[in-house]
Amino acid sequence: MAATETRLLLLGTVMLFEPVNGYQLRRELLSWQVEDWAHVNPGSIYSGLATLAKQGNLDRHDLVDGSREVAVYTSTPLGRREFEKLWREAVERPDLLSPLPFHTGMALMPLMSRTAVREALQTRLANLDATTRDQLAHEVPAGAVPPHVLALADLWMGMGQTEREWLVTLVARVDRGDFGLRGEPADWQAPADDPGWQMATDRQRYVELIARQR
Amino acid sequence: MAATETRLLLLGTVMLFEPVNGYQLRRELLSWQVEDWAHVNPGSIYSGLATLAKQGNLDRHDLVDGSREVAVYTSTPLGRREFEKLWREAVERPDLLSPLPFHTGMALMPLMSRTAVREALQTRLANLDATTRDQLAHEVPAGAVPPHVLALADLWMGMGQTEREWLVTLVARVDRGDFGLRGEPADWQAPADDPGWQMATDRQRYVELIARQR
DNA sequence: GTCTCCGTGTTCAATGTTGAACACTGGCCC
DNA sequence: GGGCCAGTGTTCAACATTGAACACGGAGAC
Repeated sequence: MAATETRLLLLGTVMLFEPVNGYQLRRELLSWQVEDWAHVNPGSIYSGLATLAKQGNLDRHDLVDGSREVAVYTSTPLGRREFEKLWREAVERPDLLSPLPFHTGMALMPLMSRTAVREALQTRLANLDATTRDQLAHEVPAGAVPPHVLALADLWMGMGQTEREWLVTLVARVDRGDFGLRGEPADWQAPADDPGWQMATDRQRYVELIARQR
Repeated sequence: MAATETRLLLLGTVMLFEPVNGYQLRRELLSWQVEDWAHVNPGSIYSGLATLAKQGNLDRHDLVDGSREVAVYTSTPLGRREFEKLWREAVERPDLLSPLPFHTGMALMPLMSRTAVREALQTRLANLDATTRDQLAHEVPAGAVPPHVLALADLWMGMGQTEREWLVTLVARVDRGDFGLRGEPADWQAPADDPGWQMATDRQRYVELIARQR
């Protein structure tokens, strides 16, 4: 998980449950449906809390609870202001173009053969359907989940549907022979001001240097 | 960017342009429309390449190019197999539920007041529209971008549209008084087997301990 | 010639993330 | 009581990421 996301999540969760210790946060984060999307490791929680405390966003209390020492955290006024700022940023910035593995995969598609691309896209389609089906079957036994999180599930459904339709047309294009994939002539040339062109000459030189210097 | 994504991107880009040095990769990655979603810092490129070389996925050639020393990379058979594996994973695994900042924001919505939530969602809507408008205006002067990347842009458009519709209904729900936000009675209680309940008693004890031990 | 500036190519210390592993408690069974 | 196991609470070394900063060469201005 990215640094800012972790900060936001930890700060917010502490505010929801304070005073609270690291293990409780971990348990809670695992139990929310959050488990699926917020991949938070124990290590991140403890070091994140330590950082937030060092910055004055949280107060750390080392309590003696029975026979044990526990580190318990509460939020500070500074931390609550910081939370509002982070929250606003997270909500206001659209994350349409966030770097998803799939985008990277698409960009590198020409390195794979047509049959491999076709197969992988089909598998993605199947997995997508499986995920949305699980979502439906699994999460609807509601009462287990607060309403604002249920609303998120609707978004995921819609996104799944949209991607599904797009994927189907993409597979059709692949079948039809679109795109220059591996072992086929390229279907596209970069414009002359593209750095790809500058690269071509260096590349040739490097090939020769490697051959000579071996 | 996540570790696996960086590996995939570097490995693939090296395969596209090999033999190639770190700076060329950086230039290329910045130039692709990739600039928007693949936030790759110079540091990540060089250390990523070093790691891949150490693992035997790339070969590093220290060439003397004129008066300069350059580190130039080529892919190995092992690296090409690794690429195929990573590529398949990236494409086949749906990333519907990847942890986006917005999801975290939604989950923590009850910590914000109704007016703050309303404002932030409106801003998101405006930013979303701005992004898709830019996309349309900016990217369509095509010929600048290979077809398989243009296809990705279609996906983004669709996603943007889907999210837009969902956001509009969400704002309507917020206006209508749905959800228990800050300063309002909660609209939901966790079921009794939820760890949230276990937490309540610890919490009370912690409050007292803090008061006493200060 | 030398000054300045930009492009090229890379390093590095600070910071963050990962997840396995540790240490302790209490409950249960025999 | 002793052995075992599950739950609680945390640490830590290995690894990855960040981005500012360094080093160098060539091209143009004067």
